[in-house]
Amino acid sequence: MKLSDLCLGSLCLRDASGYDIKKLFEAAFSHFHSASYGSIYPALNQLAKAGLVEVHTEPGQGRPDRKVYRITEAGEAAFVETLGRADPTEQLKSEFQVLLFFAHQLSTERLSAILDQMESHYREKLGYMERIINDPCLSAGMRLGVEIGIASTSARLDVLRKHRQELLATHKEPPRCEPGLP
Amino acid sequence: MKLSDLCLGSLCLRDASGYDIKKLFEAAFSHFHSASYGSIYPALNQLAKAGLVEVHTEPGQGRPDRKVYRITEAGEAAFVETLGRADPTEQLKSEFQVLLFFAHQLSTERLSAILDQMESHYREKLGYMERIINDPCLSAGMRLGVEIGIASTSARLDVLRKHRQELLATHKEPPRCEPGLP
DNA sequence: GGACTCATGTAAGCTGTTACATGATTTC
DNA sequence: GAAATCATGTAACAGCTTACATGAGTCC
Repeated sequence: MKLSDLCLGSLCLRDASGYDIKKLFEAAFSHFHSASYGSIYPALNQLAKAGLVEVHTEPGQGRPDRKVYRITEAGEAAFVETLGRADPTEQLKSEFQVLLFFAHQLSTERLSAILDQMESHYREKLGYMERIINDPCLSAGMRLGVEIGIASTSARLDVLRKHRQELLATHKEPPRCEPGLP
Repeated sequence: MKLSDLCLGSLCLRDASGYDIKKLFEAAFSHFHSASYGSIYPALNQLAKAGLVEVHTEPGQGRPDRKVYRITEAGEAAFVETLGRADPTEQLKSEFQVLLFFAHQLSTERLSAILDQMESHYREKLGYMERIINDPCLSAGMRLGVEIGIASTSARLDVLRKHRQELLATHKEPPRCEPGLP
């Protein structure tokens, strides 16, 4: 599923401008997806060209004009079809895990700083998700999504806290042979 | 951190061919990174050109020849520097979460199938990680990485199992208003 | 006989990011 | 007066995947 599909999905919820959609990404999708203006605006233009959304320009009083997008029937049908075809994949790209994997090549101070940073990062994410999960507007599916995010992040935080001292104590012991080959 | 850095990291562990590195990715990095031959081979050539690795060709008896790469001192230094600069980021791209978010636009059968698929997918991942965590070769950092993977996956699986019936029962209730905007 | 493993590579293309360009208005 | 918010867009580039090309050996 590409970004234009997610934009289309956003427009199933309500009419919005590119700017609004960016906000929605940050507010509602941030724990499983991200997007920049540089891909949102071209995606919207492309959707309009394909007739999946309509545009009308709202003159901004004082502010810049807004181009507000509304999904068409064809657009809704296309999105439902996309949902029907997509298969539920998850891919993580974790620089943190890379650093852990090669931790024996790091200084103790650096490792300690990394662990600190991740702990506070997880805590922040957790705080955010715990705030939004009480939003009465969420559908059951959305709520489950956030719940999964909370459970997963909270579990990681626990492991980090539990093993932090131990890791720093035994630090600098390199792997004994070739790991990860069962 | 890009793929060539991870290749360099792999070669810190031992000499290897592109093919070997792909195997290592699948065996040891699979829970936090992925890579295809189409990026590994060019990365290795590029590292060789930069003098960060050396190559020698082992004639394969019967099999194709192997180009075995060994990291140089410059390569090791470069990798340590990369580790020093990288900041511990994590980004998830979850199609599953997208499907959950728009679950109210899915048929009940489809939703049920998706949940099944994810449950068995998580179970499989979990099984794999539980097998490799007992490998005595793992360094403390590597082990912590796998432990985080296990805790996180196991937490997600629990939430899925706990809320499956409930979600299917209340299915098709759309969000009441605009979600995710605190 | 078919499928899988071993083994390397290229070229085209997809998808996205970063940085730039612009500029008024509101908040501190 | 500085910084943030509102608002849209483009162009260059980065980074990776997919599909193709090749071919012998081994396992069932």
